[in-house]
Amino acid sequence: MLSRLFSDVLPDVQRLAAGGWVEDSASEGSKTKDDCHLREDEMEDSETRASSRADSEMAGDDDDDDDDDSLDDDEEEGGGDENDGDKPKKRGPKKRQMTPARAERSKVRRQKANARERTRMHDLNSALDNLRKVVPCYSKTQKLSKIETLRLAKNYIWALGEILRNGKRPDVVSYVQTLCKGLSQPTTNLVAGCLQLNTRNFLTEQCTEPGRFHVPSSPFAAHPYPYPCSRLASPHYQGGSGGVNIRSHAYGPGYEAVYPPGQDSDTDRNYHYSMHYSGLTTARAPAPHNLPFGPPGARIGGAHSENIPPFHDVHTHHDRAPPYEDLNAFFHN
DNA sequence: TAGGCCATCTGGTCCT
DNA sequence: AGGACCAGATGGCCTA
Repeated sequence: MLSRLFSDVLPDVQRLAAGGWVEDSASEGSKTKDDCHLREDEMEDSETRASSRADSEMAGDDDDDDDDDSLDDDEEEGGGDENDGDKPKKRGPKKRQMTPARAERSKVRRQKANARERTRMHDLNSALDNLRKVVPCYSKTQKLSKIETLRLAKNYIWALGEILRNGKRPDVVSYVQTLCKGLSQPTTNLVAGCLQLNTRNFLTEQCTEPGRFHVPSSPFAAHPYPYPCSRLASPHYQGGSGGVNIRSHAYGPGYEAVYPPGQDSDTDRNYHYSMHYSGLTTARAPAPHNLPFGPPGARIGGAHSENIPPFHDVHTHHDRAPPYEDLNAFFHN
């Protein structure tokens, strides 16, 4: 299922990458543990390990019947009949004895297949890296896991689709909650933290315009997905220009809600988040059930937890990807 | 130390 | 036949 989903996403990602506006993953990928996991020198080790494993398996391997070699046939006939003994004869093609020549060919074939598989997975991971860059909240040092990247991408696509369908701006809470559907706590915190800071910046930049911003006071109306998003609960609310409190809109634990057909809960809300921001925080595992921002009296959008590393390397893609300028313009209108 | 995440190997299946 | 794709197995690394 997951791989199917990714297969669907992959062509789009590659198209995006081909468009030239997505940074070359190789330049950054080589800096990470994961992406440099198998360097050239390690490739040899890998192949050696593969070969040794293949050798050990082939020592008892008699299932390789697709390697037809007329030179080996004579030996195989003789060798195959010797120890039939008590065993019932099997139907189908005779199993062939693994001669050194066939073992070598089999080994080479396996190594080639392994190399192809490695390349394929590297391509897949490269595409996934590109996908990480176009979903909200991107960090060079704290990559989203594969599954979280796919989930976030799905939510993001859904959220953008909703924007297009409705032609109106959802509020930041709706947006964040939509993005975070089904995400893990750390990822939820990361995404929510990113957008919270966006909110902070946006509010800071625009606060000279009275009445422009509206922090929803009513509970967040509904979820488009039939599964809970209680992770956004936060014990602190900071209304007005101080920031957006997620809890005031959050469901209780385990709450589930679904849009009634044709009903949109967000049509009258305004956006409160910005697509631009200069600094962000992230934490791989912040305190459970608490977002890494916004305690009462705290600096708006600031993350003061000691557990939260600096955000210098965390970005939403919006401040990097030219195609999103139009989207930004839409948000800021 | 358990659990999550990941890279890799491997054999099976499908397609060209 | 060979390549692509897939899923299971395995082991390493990291973090709580």
